[in-house]
Amino acid sequence: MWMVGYNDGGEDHHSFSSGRKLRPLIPRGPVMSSTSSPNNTTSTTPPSSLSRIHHGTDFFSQYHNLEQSKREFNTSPPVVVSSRWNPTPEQLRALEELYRRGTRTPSAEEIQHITAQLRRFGKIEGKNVFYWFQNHKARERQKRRRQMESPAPDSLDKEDLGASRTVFEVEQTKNWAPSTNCSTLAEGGFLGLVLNIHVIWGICGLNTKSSKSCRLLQNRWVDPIG
Amino acid sequence: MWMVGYNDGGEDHHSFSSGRKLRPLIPRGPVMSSTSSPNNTTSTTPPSSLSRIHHGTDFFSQYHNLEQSKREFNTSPPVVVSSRWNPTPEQLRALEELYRRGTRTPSAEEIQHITAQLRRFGKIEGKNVFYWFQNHKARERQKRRRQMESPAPDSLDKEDLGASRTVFEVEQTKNWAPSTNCSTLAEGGFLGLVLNIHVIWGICGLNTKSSKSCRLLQNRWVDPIG
DNA sequence: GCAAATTAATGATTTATTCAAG
DNA sequence: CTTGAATAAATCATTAATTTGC
Repeated sequence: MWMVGYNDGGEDHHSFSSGRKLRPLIPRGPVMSSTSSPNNTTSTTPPSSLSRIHHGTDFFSQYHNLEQSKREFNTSPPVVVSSRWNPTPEQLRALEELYRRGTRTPSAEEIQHITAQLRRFGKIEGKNVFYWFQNHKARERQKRRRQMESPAPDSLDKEDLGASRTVFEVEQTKNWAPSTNCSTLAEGGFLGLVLNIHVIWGICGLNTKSSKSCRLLQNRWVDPIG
Repeated sequence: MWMVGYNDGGEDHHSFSSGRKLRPLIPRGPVMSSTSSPNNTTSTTPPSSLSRIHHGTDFFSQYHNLEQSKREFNTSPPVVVSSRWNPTPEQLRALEELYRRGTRTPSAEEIQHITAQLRRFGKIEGKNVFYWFQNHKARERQKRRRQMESPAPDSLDKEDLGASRTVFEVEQTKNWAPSTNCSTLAEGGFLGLVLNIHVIWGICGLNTKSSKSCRLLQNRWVDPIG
């Protein structure tokens, strides 16, 4: 899957028992939502917000934490060597950070350099770096584009999104059914719009994006019609 | 009306001396907890919420049960109006259900619609819905991320090696300019190496564009010297 | 039991990025 | 290269939960 970067989709908080990889403990979980129900008995960590991203310190060293060597040479006999590169978390974070800082199409030298550096964290070749940037760039763009055209159902698993999407629409439409006289006419005439949207939503949910009467400005919500 | 812009007067609470950026804000006197101290809390919206009671068969109606009206008008004279929205249980459940069903970044229309519907359960504004989804999405993601915390992403399949670019060019190097006398020395000799490389990289990245020892052919990476 | 003190959640704002159009 | 739109990340600030001392 590879889900690089941000991808809010596919949350799906059903308990999946997740019996796959075991991770001993969370290396660092400073803030927010330790678990849903605190009910703590012993005084835990203070909520002081931390989690700062150190911009500007040494670049690679920060990705050098505990858990590199255990990828392909810790399993005893059946050393399952993957045929293709699989970035270690450190490598991945480093690459993402480079990307974030502006690297898009590194030159041959840059690639060599990056590769050399990231080798500290595991096997890696120049082509891996090269392809990573190529792919990452393309996928970021792709993601953006998809977001632009269909803002509504932007998650729901990346699996056969076509089918899921359809189902989603139907569900939505159904559930958002008119509800008839939804009272609260405070906004005058707004009700009609609401009802329309009920219908339209399901249909146009894919390509409607316009918003005239209300909009987001500067990351702020601006209510329609003052 | 939610106080756009900044206040003019200085007046910052000097609780922590640390040189953080000051944020002009409302005076914000002594932090009082909940009720009992009507000090002043920028009482914005009037307490005129008249929750409507309506039964329907649509999505929202199911969250309609007993306990709306008791939020802001049971205390007699000092109607302590909360300064921020606090979702009623019905509103919250509805929002969560929408989220669960896939709504992540509702469009302006969707927000308007949701808001209109949820108003049945109590005071609510478009921005509340907007912020709720923004926060919820972010925090779910955060939670996820904390859980995983470097799960070794697997596979990098489906390269889109299709559209090929023959020549592999340099286009950005600026980010690697030496500059930064990476002050934050902390680690031992290892850091030295990294710092050196930083410098070297910056220099090379800027000055050398030619690539003799490594090159790209047909959109493929070819490592230098066998 | 209760109310101050403390801690956890979470609503609301601000800041940074990203892509791409001009 | 600059700028606008969109939104994610980070942060601030307030409210709810809870702990705690009486």
